[in-house]
Amino acid sequence: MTLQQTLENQIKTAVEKLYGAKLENVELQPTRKDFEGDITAVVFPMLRVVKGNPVQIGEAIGNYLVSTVSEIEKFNVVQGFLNIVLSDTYYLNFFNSITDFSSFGKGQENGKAVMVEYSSPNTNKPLHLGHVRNVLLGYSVAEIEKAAGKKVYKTQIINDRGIHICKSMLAWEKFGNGETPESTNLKGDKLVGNYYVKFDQEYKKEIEALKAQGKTEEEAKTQAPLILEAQQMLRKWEAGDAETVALWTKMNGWVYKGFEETYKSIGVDFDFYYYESNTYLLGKDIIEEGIKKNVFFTKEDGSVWCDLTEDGLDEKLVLRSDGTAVYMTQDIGTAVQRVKDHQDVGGMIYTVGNEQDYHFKVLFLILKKLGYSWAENLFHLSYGMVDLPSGKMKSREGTVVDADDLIAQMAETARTISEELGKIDDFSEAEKEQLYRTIGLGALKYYILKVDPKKRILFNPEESVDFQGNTGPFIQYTYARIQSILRKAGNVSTEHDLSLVEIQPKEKELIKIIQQFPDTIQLAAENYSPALLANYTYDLVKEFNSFYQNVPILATDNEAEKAFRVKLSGAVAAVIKSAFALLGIDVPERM
RNA sequence: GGUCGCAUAGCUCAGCUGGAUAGAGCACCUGCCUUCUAAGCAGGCGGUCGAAGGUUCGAAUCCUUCUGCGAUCACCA
Repeated sequence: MTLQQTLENQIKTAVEKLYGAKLENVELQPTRKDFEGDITAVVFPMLRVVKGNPVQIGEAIGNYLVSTVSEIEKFNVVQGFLNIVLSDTYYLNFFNSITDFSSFGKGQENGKAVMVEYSSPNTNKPLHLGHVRNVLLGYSVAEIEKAAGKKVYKTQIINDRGIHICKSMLAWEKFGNGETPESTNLKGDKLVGNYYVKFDQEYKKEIEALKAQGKTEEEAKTQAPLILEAQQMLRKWEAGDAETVALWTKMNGWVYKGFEETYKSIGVDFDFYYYESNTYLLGKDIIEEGIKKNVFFTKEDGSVWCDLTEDGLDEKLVLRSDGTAVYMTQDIGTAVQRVKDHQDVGGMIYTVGNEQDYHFKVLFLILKKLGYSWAENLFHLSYGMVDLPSGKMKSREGTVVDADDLIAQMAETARTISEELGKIDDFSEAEKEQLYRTIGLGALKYYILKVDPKKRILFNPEESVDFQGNTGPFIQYTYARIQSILRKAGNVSTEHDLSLVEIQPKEKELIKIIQQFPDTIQLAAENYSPALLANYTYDLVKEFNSFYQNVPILATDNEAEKAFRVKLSGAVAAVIKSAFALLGIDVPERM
């Protein structure tokens, strides 16, 4: 039983014994910094069942607790707040009971697996800052769910078919002169992306030309030769035309390779890949079954719909009148397929931008109507867009912040700062490069993950991401600083009886924060929120730095004290490392 | 127009199921490196929590209305 539970029970019995009243809930919270105490019980809610003066009630309960709960040293009552002071022994016992801080806080594996989908790019352009937010969020949530005790599969669905893919294929065919990633020394995704832009430029020229001939905007858009050719290409692709498929395979291969490089550079990975070219026909069978179950209905023109008006939504198309699949059909099929492929999956998390809130609301509703048990455990990890001061990022207009460029730029900033400080002059070039990448990525990832996923991010490329204050590098720095201490400490004897150490207020604070780590992981998992972990880590680090600057760790004559402080520092470092791993951020030994 | 989301210090953000005097960082101002890494620490300045009602002993937090910003409501994905 946790101390929290003990306190709740004891307070309930206290109220029953002293006042003969039954309490439903006990409201406990951490004591605010300005008051003496560790845990505070709020007396006000008790006034509903106990009539009287809150201060007197608090005093009475406090006295009862001191006599029954050995961990409580004393208490004070301010207004209606009963502030409970726990004994040093309680904290020391907790601290000494943890044998391995590197695995501390993680839950036992339980329940069915959950599949986390993220990234899901189009294969016609390189990854940009928007994808970076997606990938970081998805990866981190997957790691957090794992730490909270879930079996997790990481996956993505690659949008490798459709008219947009044909556009870059066509442009390459017409204007590419046989260029390859090798011949141009360009990453494959970059090369293909260039032709996607090229298509748009040429297409716009054709539209202008047609308009000059007196066509309307709408006519020009639909009659331009390039768009007609692209449509023709899509039909050929769907018909399985060998030449078209070969070109598609070749160019997609380039893109995949480029993506893999970027993922590797970001430090994320996947367990399973799904390709839209394999899944876009899925779902039709399910639609047939759904018609039989009266989940769907057919209109006169043969199109199939789901009536969601009773749920406050509209009718939703799930199959076109010509029998072809739409986005929704495919997503229904893919979901069902995933559970077929991996039978231990009992739920899914979709990391997709908030522009698709409606789509997922409908998708989940339809899957529930179809009666799948796992449909109860679907979650749309919806996040806000990343916009620039100039507005939305648009690939076709070249106003995107490229993922690779951004990462390189962050490492460059890390280099500049690092060289100024000159603390790692003895590093080899390779070690330096590695460190700059770690710090640069740390800054970027933390910057993105520390904010609530729902909020939209305004990214200003002119102002670089901070490296001071509430940032990744600040936390990495603290980790490196502790490692330095641990190296200097060498083998400080651990043979001291640490239960005899008198602990300082700042040490007590640190232990308190460490103690919250397991709960924080659970909370972050329940809320699908890496931000909670990021902010937790920041609190821990801030407290440690204050401790570090105000309490000597190695420079103390008391050997037991020294041993305790070294062990405490090591524990903080271990928790930082674990927490950052859940955010997908590495920590350096020196910086 | 319907629906969904967001609005907290000059800027970027915390604020858990309602609790004490709303917290950090950046920026600006003061101090602190011949002692464990100053990417740091200690402190100062800075707020009508978008507005108005309501519920409550108590509201940034819950409810209603309004304002502003964003998204969405395709036989596109």
